[in-house]
Formats: sequence, structure tokens, C-alpha cells
Amino acid sequence: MNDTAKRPTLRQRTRQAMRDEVSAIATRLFAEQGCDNTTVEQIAAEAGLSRTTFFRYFGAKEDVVLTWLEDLGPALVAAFRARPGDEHPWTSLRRTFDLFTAMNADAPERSLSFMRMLQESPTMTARYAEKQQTWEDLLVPLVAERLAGDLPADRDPAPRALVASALACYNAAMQAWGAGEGTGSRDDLLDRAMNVLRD
Amino acid sequence: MNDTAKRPTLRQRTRQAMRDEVSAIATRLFAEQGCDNTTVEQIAAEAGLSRTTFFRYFGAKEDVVLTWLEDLGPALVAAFRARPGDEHPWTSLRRTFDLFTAMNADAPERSLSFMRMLQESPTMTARYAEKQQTWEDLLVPLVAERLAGDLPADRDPAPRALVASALACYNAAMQAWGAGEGTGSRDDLLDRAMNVLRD
DNA sequence: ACGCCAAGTGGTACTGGGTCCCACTTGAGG
DNA sequence: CCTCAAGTGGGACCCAGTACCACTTGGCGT
Repeated sequence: MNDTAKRPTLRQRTRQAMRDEVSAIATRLFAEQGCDNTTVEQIAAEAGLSRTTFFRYFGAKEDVVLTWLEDLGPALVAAFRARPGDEHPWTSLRRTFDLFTAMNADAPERSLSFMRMLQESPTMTARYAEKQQTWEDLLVPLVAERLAGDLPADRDPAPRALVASALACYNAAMQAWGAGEGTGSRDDLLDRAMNVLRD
Repeated sequence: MNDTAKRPTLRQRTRQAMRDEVSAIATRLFAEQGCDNTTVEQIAAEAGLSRTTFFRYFGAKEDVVLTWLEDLGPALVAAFRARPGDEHPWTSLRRTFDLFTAMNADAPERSLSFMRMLQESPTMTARYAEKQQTWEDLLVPLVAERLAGDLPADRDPAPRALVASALACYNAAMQAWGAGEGTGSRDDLLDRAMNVLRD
């Protein structure tokens, strides 16, 4: 029982494999016929499990293509922490987002189809925003201690304003990138988005 | 038939009255027992109409307390248009948001309970974000023509980055205001949030 | 005043996401 | 071999949202 921490046990590995496979199938279905036109029943049937079990793996239909976002939270925190403490938070946030732009840099079609999915499915957009909210909540305290504000932490809008704006810039950059069908560098677009706030 | 434009006809006025009354009842129920614990059936029963009719008035359960947001879109556009064309968009956006801070300035409890509702109901937050998205889409083209970018409009992330960040700042300010139980000036908080981006 | 049309209303049934519970299997360990 | 925990599937259930239908009602022209 205490060795489970050392290495992923069999059960955990099969569970992860299951998640990955279901996720792949769902991604394909969503791309083919749209997220909102795909039922959980269909995904479950295609993946060879029951509706019940599907919901044991994923809390909601949309999560099936968004789980990887959650795992990103700690990585974001680490990336931000790795930045020098006297750097301007805005710059640190920009550099933290290198995580995003680097990710899938070799397979832009994946990111593109993801953007398309977001564009055409409001419920997916909503879920996505929810995930980003968790990132925001993770980063806000880190920025807050950088600012060392005179106000009590949660009554100072500044840290949250910085983090939320940075994420908004990221989303704007990605949307512009998607509108251009993936032409142009995501880094350049993000730079432009985040620089226009400080010209 | 062509005089309907002149003055609201009887039907329209009763319709508006109905909306207002149902909205008031729903607001009370949401505050009392939480939004997610309140069913449409309950609202309908309490308001004396059928579930069917409820959905004819409001597209979704949450809309019952968010309809006033939609009507705000054109007002936002007008407020932004009223700003001088050579003003920095960020400043114009700040001034545009005076619409928000002025609204309910006399009845802060209303805004406070609204913030509480947002805090405890993720689905409400999602809907709210959706409404704000429509504001964003309205304002982005206005900012775009101010910037007169070198890129084709929808491939330049800058206008959307500005608008979305401004809204993010507004949300951060409101959240901080809610955390302080309404102490402090919303204008000051919003100023602080939007200035930290440009220190 | 009469009838007509449009708009509004309520009822019913249906889809689909999400939760809960129960019975069954299966795999790991004593 | 037995046991217990974890995982699985099935079914019932709740609720939001949609579609369709029959019915009423209010406004309007003749």
C-alpha cells in the first residue's frame, strides 16, 4: 500500500491507458461530427465501456478532451516559480506561457482542431474557461507575493487582474492564430497581444 | 403593425412586466437556497406559470437573473463611441466601464448578492462569462478601428487582447470588492486593477 | 357584433447529461 | 482457497432544454 507512491501500480497504469484511449476516440468523434452532436452513449459504445464507467473516468463529457489541462496547473506554477523574483510579473507570466506555445509545436493540427472545437461549441468553451480558472487561482497567490501589496491579499484586485489579463491575452492570441488557420508564430502573436497592454 | 415601433404595445409591456416579476422571484429563490438547488419547476410554480412558458421567456435557467446584461451591450458600444478617437483604447475602456460602476451604486447589496451567486454557482459563472463574451465581441471591432492595425482585423490579437483584458480587470476588481463585503470604492478598485497593467 | 388570425399558454413526451445505488466480477494478498 | 477492495454494468432517477399539440385570448377588419 505504501509502495504505490514509488511506482504506478498496475491498476493505475491500466486506468491511465483507458483514459488515453477513450480520450483519443472522443477527440475523433468530436472532430468528425461536432462535440454537441456526440452523445456520451456513443463515445462509451465506441470505446467499449458503459455510460456509467465513462462518468467514473471523466466528470463531464467535455472533460474527455480537457483533462490534460488540469495536469498542467502544477507545471505552470513551477514555471512561474522558476522566474527571477525581481522580474516584472507580466514578463514572468509571458515566459510561463512558453509552456503553452511549446506544447504541440510539432503538431499544430492538434491545436487547430482544438481551437475549432472551442469555436463551435459554447459548452466546451465554458468548460475550458473553468479549467483556466483553476490556473488563474493557482497563479494569483504567486503574483500577489511578488507585488507585496499594501492591501490584504484577497482584497487587492491587482494580482488577479494581472493573471486574468495574461490569460485573456493568451486566448486572444490563440484565437487570432486559429483565424489564420495556423499561419504565423504563436509566440509572435502572444508577444503582440501581451505587449499592446504595455506599449 | 408599423406603429409598434413608436411605443411599446400592450403585449410588449405585459411581457416585460412578466419578465421583471419572474426575475425578481427567481432572484429571491436563488439567494435563499442557492441557484443550483433551485429548479425551474419551482420558479415557475412560485411565479404562477408553466415550465414551458418559463423557457419561452428565458432561454436558460440562469438567464432569469442575467437578461439585464444583454441589453447592456448597445449601451457599452455607445459609451465607447462617445470617447474621443485619439484617446488610448485602454483609457476609453476604463471610462466605458463607468457604466458598470455607476449601475447599482445606490444599492450595493444587489451587486453583492450577485457576486455571491457567481462565487457559489459554477454554472452561473459560465453563463455570465458567455454574456461578457458578447460584450467583448461588440467592443473588439471598435478597438480594432482605433488601432488601425497593419494586420487583417481578425488575425490581429491586439484588439481582443485589450478588450478581454479590460473585462478581466473589471472582474478582478469586482471580485476583490465582493471579498471585502462591499467596502471600498468600486471605481478605485477598478482603477487599481487597470493601472497595474500599465504601471 | 361576428368571425378570423396571431400570439401566448399549458401539457405531454422526448433527448441527453449527470448522479445514485445495487449486484456482479476480478485481481491482489493473507 | 478465502477475503476484501476496486472496478464494472445496469437500471432508476433528477433536471435542463426542445418539440409538438391543442387550447385560449386579444386585436382587428368587415
